[in-house]
Amino acid sequence: MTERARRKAQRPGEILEAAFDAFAERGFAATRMEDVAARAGLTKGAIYFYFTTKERLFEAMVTHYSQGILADADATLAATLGSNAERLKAFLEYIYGRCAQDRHGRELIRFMVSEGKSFSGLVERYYLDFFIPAMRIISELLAAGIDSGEFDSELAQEGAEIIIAPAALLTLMRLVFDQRQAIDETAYITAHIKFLLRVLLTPSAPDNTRQ
Amino acid sequence: MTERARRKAQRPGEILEAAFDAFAERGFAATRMEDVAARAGLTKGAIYFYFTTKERLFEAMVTHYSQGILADADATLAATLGSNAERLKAFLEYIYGRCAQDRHGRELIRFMVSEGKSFSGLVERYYLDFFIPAMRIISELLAAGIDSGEFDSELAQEGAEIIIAPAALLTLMRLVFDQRQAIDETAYITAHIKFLLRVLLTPSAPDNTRQ
Amino acid sequence: MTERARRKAQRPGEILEAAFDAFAERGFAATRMEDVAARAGLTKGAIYFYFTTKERLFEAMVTHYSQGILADADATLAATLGSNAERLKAFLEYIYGRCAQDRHGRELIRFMVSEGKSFSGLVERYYLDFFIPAMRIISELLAAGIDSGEFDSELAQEGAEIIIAPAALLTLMRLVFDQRQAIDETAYITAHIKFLLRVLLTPSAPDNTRQ
Amino acid sequence: MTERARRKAQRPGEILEAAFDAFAERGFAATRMEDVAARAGLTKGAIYFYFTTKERLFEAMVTHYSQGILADADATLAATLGSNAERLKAFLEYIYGRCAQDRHGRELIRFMVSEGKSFSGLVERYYLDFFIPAMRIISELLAAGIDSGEFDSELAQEGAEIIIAPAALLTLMRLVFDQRQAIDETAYITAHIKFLLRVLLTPSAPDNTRQ
DNA sequence: AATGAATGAGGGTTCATTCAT
DNA sequence: TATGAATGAACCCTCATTCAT
Repeated sequence: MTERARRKAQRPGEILEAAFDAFAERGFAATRMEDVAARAGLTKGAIYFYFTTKERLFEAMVTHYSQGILADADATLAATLGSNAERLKAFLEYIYGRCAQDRHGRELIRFMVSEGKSFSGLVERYYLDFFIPAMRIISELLAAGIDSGEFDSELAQEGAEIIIAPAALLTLMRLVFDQRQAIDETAYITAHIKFLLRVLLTPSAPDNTRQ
Repeated sequence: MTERARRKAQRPGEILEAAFDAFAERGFAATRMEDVAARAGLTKGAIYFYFTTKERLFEAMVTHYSQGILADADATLAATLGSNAERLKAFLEYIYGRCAQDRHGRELIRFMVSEGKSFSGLVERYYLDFFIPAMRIISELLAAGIDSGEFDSELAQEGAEIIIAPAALLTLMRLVFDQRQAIDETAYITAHIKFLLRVLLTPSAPDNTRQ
Repeated sequence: MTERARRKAQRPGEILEAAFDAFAERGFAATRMEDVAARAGLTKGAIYFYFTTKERLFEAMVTHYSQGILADADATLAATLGSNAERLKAFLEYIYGRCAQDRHGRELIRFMVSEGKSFSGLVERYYLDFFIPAMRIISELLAAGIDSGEFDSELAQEGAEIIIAPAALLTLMRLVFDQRQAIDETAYITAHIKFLLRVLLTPSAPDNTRQ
Repeated sequence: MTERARRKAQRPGEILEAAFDAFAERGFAATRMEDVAARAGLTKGAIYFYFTTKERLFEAMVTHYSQGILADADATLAATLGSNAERLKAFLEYIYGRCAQDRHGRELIRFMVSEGKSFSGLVERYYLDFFIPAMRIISELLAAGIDSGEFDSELAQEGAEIIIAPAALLTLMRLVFDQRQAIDETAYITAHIKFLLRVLLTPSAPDNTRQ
């Protein structure tokens, strides 16, 4: 494969990357195709060779960076054997990593907030392919923990949403307050998980998670 | 005061209202001054009599709808005497009302997410005048509860952020999934508070909140 | 009425005039809105205050310059009393004036030829409101002449199209060969009418037209 | 000659054909090189191997389809021996066939009308190589008919233009009204020629044409 | 105070043309 | 020969902003 051919095959990905950066920085409407092109080392017109409109470029970019979110979640769980508490902890850490800490995942959420009204198809997909399954996974982990007597049945039956909520707050804080360093991220995550497990685990059960 | 004078005095407010609706619907960049003007029953040019640029109009609008958030919080607390649990509950309900349920408060958060990078002054103010004080209030309520023996000292010392996080999740869900009705809002809020208090309240202490 | 108001009222007409000149010179596709604007003494954007798209501007222009073609034809006939030969002559002269000699009428035909495929509504109207009625008028004049014994019945029953055809040829020649001065226009028209009447008029009938 | 070589030799012709179709459909300015290429089964860039610019392609296409118009006219006349009336009739039928009925000839006239201003060289050639000679041929036929006593001298000395005009009208109608089927073409042509000969032929002379 | 005509600076998109392969 | 990626110059249209009235 020649240098040129190699370059060509990478172009769409490079443009998507450039688009991500540009759109994340200024939002859909305020981003110019020329911004995207310049970041990709191309001229305006060249983008249209790969994407027919600005809207499609945006959609393709969001789709691209949404790939594998759920598959990775499943993989995370599959790789984590152990108590339900350990599995829950691993999953929450995955969510933190994917939604709050990973720049791509985080900005994807910004796109949902800012551009969701204009791109309802993307929101729909985010909802069905990611949000709902993630909630279901947590619910199942809680149910399994209750069944096994690991979790306090009364407390663990609360909604999965309440349980991952701190990840949402952290995401929102990073999206909005960003450089203001409002919080010690690692400490926050640790505290969340510690707090959660202390609450969920039945008093009698030995706490066998490595915190 | 003549009808005309009354009208005149109300104009800025009407424009701000129109601006809120318009910007909330399409975002800053995609909203045209004409959209705002039409909603306010005016023509484009007239807006410029009250606001010098689109940016200032946006800032004035955000400022307008940010008024009194903290004052209302203090008033809420001042109006709620009773146990720390009750005061915490009242404050959380205030936060839910103001951030998730109230359209203005909720869209303000959308503005922070979407336009924060271009209007860092607004973010700064939101942070200093609202976020930090709100966190401090919660911390103080927790500390007071620990001091009085009402709250379990080990659990209650966790961050205020973790405690209000479910409000952030609900806000985010309403901002993004909106009409998809992903959740029973009232039940969610009740569950959150019930869960929280069950965890915080020391087992021996009588639960004296009306849930 | 102030100077400004007077100007404003004339604007649409001025723009239509400018559009006519510009489109006639370069065709629809090759004409830039800026060309039209410059000719009208405006800037690009101002045109859009009056016409929403280039297509609509074109249509409005064609419509504008099509106004009254048929009304004028009727008026011409109404104003011409006398023998059917005289009325036919007057009508033919009107057609020459309107289609071949008048710049507007002639260019309208160029537009039909060049842009007709993209603006079939305009062609439809040209056909129904102008071509068909004009043919009918000629047919009626011929029939009346035959009835009155003025025209030779065998020759005069030929199609109206054949009779006005020389006007079409002259139009085409002016549209295409233009400055090449291929023909003495006045002589041509005179020759056409003289030839036609000599053929139509029954030998016995006195030729009572003033040629 | 290999298949490949045969293909190669045909390429320019195929492109010209594609160009004719494309330009006829949308006009010069609105036709994209890619349209032409697609019709020729090639890609954009390949056209440039044969034609340096869009303008040259257009010119080459017009030139190509103008080939032989006059030669064919001469051939038609050479093949038609007989009275001047018969020769005139044959020539008129040739003109009808070539200008009104043949799609190529007709669209060539559309090109003259639409694009003539930008391609004055083509118009010049059309004028000198086709229009003028055709008019001369008719004039000569008329003169010959007068000389031989076949045509009425007074009527036949009118311009050749008036005599072929109906062909121009029919062309124009087909170019503009196209599918609207405004006219029975064959009947129209027959009527024209019949009318013309009835007028031209001296009353005493026997009408020896087959109509 | 308010209007609405006008400006002018873009920004999305198209397309003739080039050129390495 | 032919391809197709890329360029760059336009061009249509939008819109924040101005200003005479």
